[in-house]
Amino acid sequence: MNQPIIQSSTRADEAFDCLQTAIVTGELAPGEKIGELELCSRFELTRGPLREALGRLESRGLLVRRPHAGVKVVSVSASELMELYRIREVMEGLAARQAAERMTDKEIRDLQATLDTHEKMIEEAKGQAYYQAEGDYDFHHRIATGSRNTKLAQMLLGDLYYMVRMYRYRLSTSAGRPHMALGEHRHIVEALARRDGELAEFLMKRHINAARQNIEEKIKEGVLTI
Amino acid sequence: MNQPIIQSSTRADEAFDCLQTAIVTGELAPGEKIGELELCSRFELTRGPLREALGRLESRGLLVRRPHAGVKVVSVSASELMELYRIREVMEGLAARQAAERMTDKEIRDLQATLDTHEKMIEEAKGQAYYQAEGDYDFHHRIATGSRNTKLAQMLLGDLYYMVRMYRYRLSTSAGRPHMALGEHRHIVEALARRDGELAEFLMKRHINAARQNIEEKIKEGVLTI
DNA sequence: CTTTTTCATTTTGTTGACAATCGCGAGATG
DNA sequence: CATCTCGCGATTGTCAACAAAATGAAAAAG
Repeated sequence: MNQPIIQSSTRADEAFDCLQTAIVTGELAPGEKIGELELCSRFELTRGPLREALGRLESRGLLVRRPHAGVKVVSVSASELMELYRIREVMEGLAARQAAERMTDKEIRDLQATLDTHEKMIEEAKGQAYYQAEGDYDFHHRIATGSRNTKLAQMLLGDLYYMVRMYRYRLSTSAGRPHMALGEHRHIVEALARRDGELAEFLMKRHINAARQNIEEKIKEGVLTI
Repeated sequence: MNQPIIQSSTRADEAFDCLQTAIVTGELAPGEKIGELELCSRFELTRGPLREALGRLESRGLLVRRPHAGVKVVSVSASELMELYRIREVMEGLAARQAAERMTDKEIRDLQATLDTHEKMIEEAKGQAYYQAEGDYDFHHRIATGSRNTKLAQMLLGDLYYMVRMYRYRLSTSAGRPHMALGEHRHIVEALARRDGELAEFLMKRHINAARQNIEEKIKEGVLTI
């Protein structure tokens, strides 16, 4: 019946996952031109499945490919990163509104429990930006799936988050404002618990907007360089 | 300049385009199981490029693929189609807001001229729902690109519109309310010309919401069956 | 000395054959 | 007679060789 899901059943899926994480973690730098044969030797696979994976990655916007000229990792400028946050703002706002209407009580309780865990992680491991970023990712992930909007979740989880995470790893500062973000998260969950979709949408949009402004400031200060 | 070259430079791109239009036009019905060899003979290409195209289509959500079991065209339920419109509402609202800030004066004038053309087409060819639908598509297309938000335009044009158009073809009724939609379009362009982003966003959201309710009603009446 | 053109190497795109896996039907058994 | 199992056929996944195109360097011309 249920087999260990860890093993991707096809080599192309395997390649896709490897490439995706390699891009997100920065193992493959943005703008870097990558040859197919090099990737083959690095990930121990042949060009057939690799090309299939490259096609998927390109379709998701993580790679750009010019015919006969090879593929290179997409390089997102600072302004484009800001545009990404604008998209997140409206899409996650919608997700929050629909999540308020559709998440089960148990899911909301679990989400609250998750926030407690996050709080402890922030207190205990100050500066451990990585885990804090993962906690933030987990929060938004749950709301996206909680919206019960298949396509919305697919677009958020499949496209936008990977791009944002890509820069999270690189900038390492992550949100940079753990306690503030946690408070905003709690506020949003409260709205969810009250089934107040409008408020949840408003708070989520403000939350993401704040994160965007935070990054924008740091970029202007020169603390972050993209 | 960039001339929209019809001939895709690579066979995989060709296959991708063919498959995509075949799915959108209903030549390949939703839920239909399709064999690779069958597709190869139908579109005159070999399995390598085909598989690459299938991967891209799957990544875009137009196909679902189970390992070793073949691919089938995605079938979207009525409720999922409604969810698609919810996403369009927020994303195109954002697009309209940014377009109001960023479109050139010439682009806006061209858009107004396009609406004049649409008006004539509606008057002359009553019932020619197809062209009217294409006009509507053109309108939204221009605003999406006019937002100057690369990723936003990519998501709208690459993902959502193809899914919506897929059902436009199938339902054939298109928006079903040509004159009303045209008036709303004019209203939106006015907001763009005044550089009133907030108003443009509001009007666009209301416009798409109206289209959604229109379809929803017809589905409830049993006029449309999905 | 700069620019252009040509050519060779490298890399991508494509092809057809090979291997693994699944679905389905026939047969056997309770 | 129903159900379970086994095996065959068909389809998908994978591989390695072939062909085409582009990048880069070297040479020739202005």
